Parts: sequence; structure tokens; C-alpha cells
Amino acid sequence: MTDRPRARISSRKQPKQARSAELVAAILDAAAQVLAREGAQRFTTARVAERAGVSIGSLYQYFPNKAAILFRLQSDEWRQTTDMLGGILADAQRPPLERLRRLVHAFLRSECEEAAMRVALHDAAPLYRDAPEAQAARASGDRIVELFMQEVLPCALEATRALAGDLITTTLGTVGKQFSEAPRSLAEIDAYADAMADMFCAYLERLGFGQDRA
Amino acid sequence: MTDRPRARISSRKQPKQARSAELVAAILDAAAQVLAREGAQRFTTARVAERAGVSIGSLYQYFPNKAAILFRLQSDEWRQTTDMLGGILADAQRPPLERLRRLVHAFLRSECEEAAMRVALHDAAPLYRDAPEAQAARASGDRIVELFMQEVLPCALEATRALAGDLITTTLGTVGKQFSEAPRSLAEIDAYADAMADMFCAYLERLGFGQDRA
DNA sequence: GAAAAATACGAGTAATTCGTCGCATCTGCT
DNA sequence: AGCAGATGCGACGAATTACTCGTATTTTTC
Repeated sequence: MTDRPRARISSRKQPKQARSAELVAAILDAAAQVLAREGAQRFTTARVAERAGVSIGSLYQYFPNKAAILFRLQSDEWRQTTDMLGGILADAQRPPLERLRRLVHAFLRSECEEAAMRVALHDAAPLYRDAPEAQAARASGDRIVELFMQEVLPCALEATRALAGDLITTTLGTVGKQFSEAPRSLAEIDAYADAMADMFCAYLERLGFGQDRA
Repeated sequence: MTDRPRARISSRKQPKQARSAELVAAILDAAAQVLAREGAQRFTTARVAERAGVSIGSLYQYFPNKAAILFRLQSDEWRQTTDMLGGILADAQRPPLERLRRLVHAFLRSECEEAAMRVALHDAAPLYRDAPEAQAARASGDRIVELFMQEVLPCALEATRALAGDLITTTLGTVGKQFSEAPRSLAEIDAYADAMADMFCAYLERLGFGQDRA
């Protein structure tokens, strides 16, 4: 049906000298600022270049188009988040459900940092969402949760486990996304995170966590 | 910080003759089609007018701007959905948790109808999201769930109940939103809805549903 | 130090889009 | 029929935006 704007997102040229690496960093920094202060609608390559103190031509030497800048921001964000969450789930000292609770807390807190920028980045999602690179990034996050699910629900059917993992991942992600849209105090965030963790734990326990004797 | 484009969204003029009422209907119909076929990015007043077989000037006689058309579509959608969900929750014949399960099923199914249009409407959300009318529409949906929560958790603290209601509402809404982005078979939808209902029920039962003797 | 390669620049182009305004047409009413 | 208000029209103005290309500058290499 629709011919989505299939954006080429891979980088146009790799910076080889030090100054160009700085330039790319300046652009990304400026992009985050423009996104936060002006919103997705007013996010333009010209504004980013101006804020970065760089000419528009230089910008286009390292990013093939506007979507590539946005995708790069989102991509960096994702890598950072998945690393953090992976670290929390891997902590074998603590019981699994406590790790899950810590994960929920950490995720919601991180979603509320730089909230304005995140909201705008989500608003701009249509510009980079359909790129193949974006789906790959998501998949790596899913795998982390899948491993955890195998630990928590070893006896469940594969299909059940996959569905539960998908549900938890999706809930966390989408609720977190909406969560950043309204400013909240730290106490509110923690209360919400506890409620969400309660919900996940109640669900997992009902699904069979704790009944290891087969 | 940001100067959001505070859109005036209330209607410019009420249609008084039959032909103008038809014109408005034609515009809304065309708007839904343009949204579904072209996506939010290519949703323009000119395209809507053309598809409706109406001049651009006529369009602007009944809608003050582009955002108003989008908001109207979303608003109609919301009213329809809340009516349906309210009907399901009000059915006093069935036990509460079964009603909740039916609600989840109905909601996810409805989210998958006209999925392309819904996705585009969500993409365009930044254009109408901040309008005061939009928040009022959301609130009416929240009240329905709140009544249900009072029935299900009469003994819980007010704060707990409100938080749980918020969590369930938000989860349903945001997961549903993402859900419409990928096409699914009816069986997949039902399986997902069952998992989500399981999660909600496990949560509510743990919170105290079923322990009425104080 | 000079040639070559990499980097930086920014005016300019082509396209798109929102919304207005003056004028034509239609409808209901007396 | 004839009038007034409602409705319908679409060319046009003003603004914005993504991106290119020829040229100038800096860095590296030999």
C-alpha cells in the first residue's frame, strides 16, 4: 500500500581525522539539544548545524540525511539502556524477581532523564522506525529478556515463555515511553515502578515461577 | 522551554445546511483514507480536500487547521472505544475479572482494525496532543476504569487503587498502540490478549481481590 | 615545501505546505 | 422572482525545508 520513506541511514563517510570526529560529536550533541528545546517538528538539519557551530554542508558529509541523525541518537540511547539492563539481570547474587524489580526501577528512572529529548525522539520515530538497523537494535534487547525468562520459567512451554517475555518487554517499553511525557517526582517514579514490578511478579509467579520440582 | 504549537482545535463554524454536513462527513472520511494510505507525514489539507472532492477553501471553513481534523478523528475514535469498554465493564451478570478479560480482548481487537490509520494517527499525535480538549477526552476513559477498580478492590487504600488503575489503563493503551504497528492474525491477538488479561488478573488478585472479609 | 587528500563552507535550488481572500454559486424564504 | 445569508471555490502568498555543489581551507604525505 503505502510507500514509506525508506531512509538510507548508514553513515556517509567515516571521520578519519581528529577534527572530523569532534565535528560529528558536536553535531550529535547539538541534535540532542535542538530536539529537547525545539521539539521534533522543528528539528531541522539547518538548526542542528547552526547550534553545533558547523556548516550545513559539513553535516551532510557525515550524515546522509536527517533521519540518520535521529537514528544515531536513538541507537546510542538503546545501546546504553540495554547494557544497563543486561547488567542488572546478570547479577547472579540476587534472586530473579528482585533483579526484575530493580530493572523496572532503573528503566523508568532512565526514561525520565532528559525527558524532553526522549519525547521528541519518539515523536520523530516515524522517520527512522522502518529502517532495518532499527529492528536489529530492538532484537538485541529482546534477547536479554528471553534469557532471563528461561531462568525464571524453565518448565513453561516455549510458546508461553516467549509470549510472557514479549508482553513484559513491550509493557516496559511502551509504558516507559508514555511515562516520560509528564514530569514526575522521584517518589512517583518509584511508586509506579513498584506497582509495575508487582504486576510482573504476580504474573510470573502464577505462570509457574517457584515450582521447580517437575 | 519549548513553544509548542498550541493549536486552536475547536470548530470554526457549525454546518447549518444538509450539504455542509455532508461535506464535513466527506472530509473526515477522506482524512481517514489519506492517513491510512499516505501516512502521517504526507497527510496534508490539500490531499484531504482533493480526495474528498472538495475545495481547500471549503475545508478551512469547517476546520480551523490541519490539527483540528486529526483531533476530530482521534476524538471520534476515543468516544467509540470508551463507549464499548464502558458497556463491557458495566455488564453486572459476569464476574469482574471475566469482564476485564473481555475488555482486554475487545480493546486489542479494535486496535488492530484499520491499523494503518491508527498508526498514522499516533504518528501525528504531536500535532494535537497538547490541546486541552485531548486531555479531557482521556480523563473520561480513566473514570470508567476507576469505577471498576472500586468494585474490584473495595478494601484497598485509595492511593493503591488509583495507582493500579493508572497502571492498567496505561498498559492497555500503550501496548495496544504498539500492537497495531505489526499485522497479526486473530489467533495471535487473542493469545496476546489472554496473556495480558492473565497478568492483570494475577496482579489484582494479589492486591486483594477476593478477600472481602475485612 | 609542494602535491594530494581530507575536511569545511554556505549560497542556492527545487519542492512542499499551510492557510487566506475575493468572488462565484446555491438555498431557503417571502 | 428576488434577496440575504450560507456555502463553495481555487489561485496565490509567504514560509519552510532537505539537500547539493563548486570552492576554499586545513591536514597529511612524500
